[in-house]
Amino acid sequence: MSWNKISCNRRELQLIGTLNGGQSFRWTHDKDKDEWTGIFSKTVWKLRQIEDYLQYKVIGTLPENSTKSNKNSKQDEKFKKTIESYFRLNLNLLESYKEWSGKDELFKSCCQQFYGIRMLKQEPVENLFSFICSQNNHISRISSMVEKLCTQYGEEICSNEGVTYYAFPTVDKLAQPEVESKLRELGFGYRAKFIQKSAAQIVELGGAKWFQTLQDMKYKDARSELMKLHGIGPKVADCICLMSLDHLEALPVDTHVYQIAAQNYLPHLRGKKNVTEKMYVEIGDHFRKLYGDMAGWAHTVLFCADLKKFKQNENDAPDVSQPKKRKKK
DNA sequence: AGCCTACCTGGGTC
DNA sequence: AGACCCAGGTAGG
Repeated sequence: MSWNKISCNRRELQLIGTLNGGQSFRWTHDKDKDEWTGIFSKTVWKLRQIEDYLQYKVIGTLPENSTKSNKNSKQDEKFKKTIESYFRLNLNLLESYKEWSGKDELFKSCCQQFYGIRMLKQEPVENLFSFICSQNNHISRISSMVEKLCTQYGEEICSNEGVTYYAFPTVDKLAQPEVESKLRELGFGYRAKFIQKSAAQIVELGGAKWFQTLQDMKYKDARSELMKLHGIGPKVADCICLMSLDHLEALPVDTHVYQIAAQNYLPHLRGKKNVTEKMYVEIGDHFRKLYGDMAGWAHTVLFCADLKKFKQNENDAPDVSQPKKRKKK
């Protein structure tokens, strides 16, 4: 399949900050070609940005995504809708940035450099199990664990240029009792039990359909439902609410966000060893009061800024604030 | 309710 | 080299 394009400039969407900012762990960046490869919706995608377009290409997909008729245009339209939904392209990000800048000086000061950070609309199952893996862990190891889940239990989608791609496993697969010991073997540590147990609980609650009911609930209710699962606490529950259940006011408070809050907004919280439940609520409420009903999205922009302070050269976004200058080689 | 602490693993630091 | 520390936390006390 060839490249398709969607009109979308870099201030509306910055791929590196969005795909490599700790939201999803399934995207890889080919720096030479400046192309991204990733999997969602049981489909393998390549993405790139050329001028004011987001371009996408389908590398492979499962039959259930394919229409039986020969009308390829219908299928093309479906893929396009899938991309638009994943990046929430119906939302005008420049307007949101402007709004958040007006409400907060810190946001204003870093939003020029960290433009185009979008909250992905992820699939709840992948999101949930990825973030169980994330607890007390490094991004590099989280990524490799998510990959292991897929190769071990996911359905094969296709092979391309010598690489085989797998969909994220279903809840049923992860609920099998032997999963825990297998994952232990694969180096998941204590998360192995959380994964199997949560999966079994979700199956009990109705499987993938259960997530729809969570999306229809109010944020706080969805959050407390999620926290009934073994291995899901306040932080991961908020990640799921924010990233895959459309509760954009959810605001995961982790070590980074705590640091940001203590340094810039709530000085009395400085120097604490760990974030207590009380502090968690205080920090979340502070940002919700500051930014409003999409506080979680705004906070993600700050989170990206904080992440990148530590690995400046690796993942720097292209500077679009100035006319383009090519580096001499 | 609020505060410990143990927990798997791997990469970094000194 | 080897002992520490830390990483997008959580359960159980």
